[in-house]
Amino acid sequence: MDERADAQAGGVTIYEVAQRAGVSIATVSRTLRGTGPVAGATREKVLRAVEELRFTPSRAGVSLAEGRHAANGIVFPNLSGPYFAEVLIGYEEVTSELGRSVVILSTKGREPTPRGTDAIRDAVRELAGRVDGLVVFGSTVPGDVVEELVASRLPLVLISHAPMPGAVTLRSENTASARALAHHLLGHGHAEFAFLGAPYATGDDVDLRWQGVREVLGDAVQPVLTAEYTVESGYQAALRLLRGAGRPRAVICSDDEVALGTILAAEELGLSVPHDVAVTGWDDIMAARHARPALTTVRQPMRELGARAARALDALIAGLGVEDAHRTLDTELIVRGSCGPHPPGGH
Amino acid sequence: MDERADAQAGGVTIYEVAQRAGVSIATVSRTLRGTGPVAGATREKVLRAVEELRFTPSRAGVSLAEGRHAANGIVFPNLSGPYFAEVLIGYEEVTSELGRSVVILSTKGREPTPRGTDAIRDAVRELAGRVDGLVVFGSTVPGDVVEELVASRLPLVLISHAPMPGAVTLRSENTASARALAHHLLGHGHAEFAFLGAPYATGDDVDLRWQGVREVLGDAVQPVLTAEYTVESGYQAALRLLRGAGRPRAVICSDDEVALGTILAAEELGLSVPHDVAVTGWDDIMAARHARPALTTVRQPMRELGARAARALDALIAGLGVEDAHRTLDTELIVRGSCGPHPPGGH
DNA sequence: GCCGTGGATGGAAGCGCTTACATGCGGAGG
DNA sequence: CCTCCGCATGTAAGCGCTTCCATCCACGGC
Repeated sequence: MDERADAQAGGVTIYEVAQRAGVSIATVSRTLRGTGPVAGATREKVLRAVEELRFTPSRAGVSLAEGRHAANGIVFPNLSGPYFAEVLIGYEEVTSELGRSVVILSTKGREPTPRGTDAIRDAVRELAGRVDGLVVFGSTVPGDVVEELVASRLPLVLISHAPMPGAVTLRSENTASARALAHHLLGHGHAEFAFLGAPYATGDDVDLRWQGVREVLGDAVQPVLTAEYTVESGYQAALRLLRGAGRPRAVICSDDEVALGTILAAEELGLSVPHDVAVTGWDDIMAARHARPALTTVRQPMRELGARAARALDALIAGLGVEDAHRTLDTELIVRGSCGPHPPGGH
Repeated sequence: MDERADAQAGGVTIYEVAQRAGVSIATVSRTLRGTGPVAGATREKVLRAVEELRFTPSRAGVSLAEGRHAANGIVFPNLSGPYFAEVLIGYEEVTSELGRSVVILSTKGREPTPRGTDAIRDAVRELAGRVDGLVVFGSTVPGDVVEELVASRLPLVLISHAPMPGAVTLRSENTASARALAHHLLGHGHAEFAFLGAPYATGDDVDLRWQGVREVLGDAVQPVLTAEYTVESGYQAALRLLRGAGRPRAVICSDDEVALGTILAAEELGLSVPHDVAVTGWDDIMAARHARPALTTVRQPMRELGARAARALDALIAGLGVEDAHRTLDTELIVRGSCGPHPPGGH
């Protein structure tokens, strides 16, 4: 309040500071960045001027001169469910710890590339232009756009994407976990299964889960599509499925939200979970624990995924080699009530 | 693949395009931005060169020349629960629709300003330096930092913050909703109440809810603090509360996550919800609907909050006046099972 | 007492782009 | 046929900063 609030948005420049301190802009820059020697008295004068003028270096100026942005981007399909939010938490935390800003881009709502100038490509290009590196979730972005990014040599980390030269990839384990889950369900004595949320894209997480389930259960499991990975579309699909003739004994859902929708549908139809139908999810989101019955699911380390992506990206940007360019993180089977009764003392 | 992938990250400049097209950089710029006249043939040449070179204007260069960033920021405490994530969804959607990037900053983990150069202040300044406007959640940022932002004339929208000259503020209604909720609980015949998640800061959302509840229930309600607004700390606090002597008949929680924790605690203690103790939440997050019993809560329009903030900020940046500088959005009481039995046919 | 040396500082050239402003040109009007 | 006008284009001056390089100065060693 004692200072004149004349600090126009982006107003005061290094020249004004220099003039006020009676030095050259070079000296101001050196003082502020700690590059090069500056005499004690000079330093004082400069810092005082900076303080009085409330000087903050123009980000655009710095970026242009330095040739870098000190910002990293991340592209995800949406933030509706907890999944991407959790990954984002881990990513933001580490990235800002490393002194870089985080620019986000959700591809939700943009046209899924029919050919030609599409919105996603433009948005990703725009984003790529203002960051030093990018994290992109699996199938949020058309393949040719990913290739364009790789070709541009932009440091790139892909989450839940098949290994790819020119980029680091990172994902949670899927297939083995799916097999473990399937075996667990077999242990309950269930026989007919449905896999709800059948895969869209080959090689994405859900596809791999389906592969694993399929390996173990063979023809005893039928794939059933949901429109999206949301409670609502899980509910809709489950309603159809459970009302049908060959009602499965257990529904293995692609993710927790679809599973929650399934439980809702079962309830609506007067079916008891897990007595009439067992239900399992994937991810172990918060609601999984609070659902009744609590959801049996596969926990994947969402925050760690984000954190590791951030670190890998930083290494890439720094020009360091990344130890393991295509890493897979372990998951954990979380057995709760929704998959069937367990002996009270049992594990 | 047919093109040379020599596009170094941030490599090709407008000069190279100009040279290749045989024109000046001014013409290239005019062609790409659509400012000023360009002859058809020239336009063709330029566009072809742009295409062949995969030219994308350097963001830093553009920003510096234009004097703007084409990016907006948002500051929130964390992204753990669904609340801030939902607001962010609304914000991101509208902002990117308006052709601007979104830069995020979570204050989680940064020291809460003991005096002196603190991490939050620095992070916010850094953010402020790379955007054209900022949205800040209520009490994520120390008061003097907010004042600094206002003084800097940076377009600023505050969410869940008391009205303030120099900034637009936006929030959901709290007090009246709290009164309505309290009345509803009284209608169930409950008598002793606890308000779990007692306010930290005067004037923030939770404080206003507490005020409303207090107005109606008077001394029949006791405030009980939780460490954070999370399931875990709600659980811990509820455990203590419900195990104590003067166990309340109804627990009004500051938000849904605390309420979910409370339900967990009740279950752990062998108490039936709502028979032994009624529980209510706030926000209507996804898990509220899936909890058993389903949570009675106050729904607030989280996405709309974000969307409106984005639009207001855009108006501010454009220099337009904002119609209503201090707006309050309506909420809705969502009655489910956790507050007590309702007549089957009742509303 | 002179030169060498290194610390402190200023000058100035970019970084990549936008945009007045100047220039050049061809056609319409007289 | 000459002038005037307006479209198409180029020239160059920034935008705010970093940093290489040159300059200057004081001091210690000979």
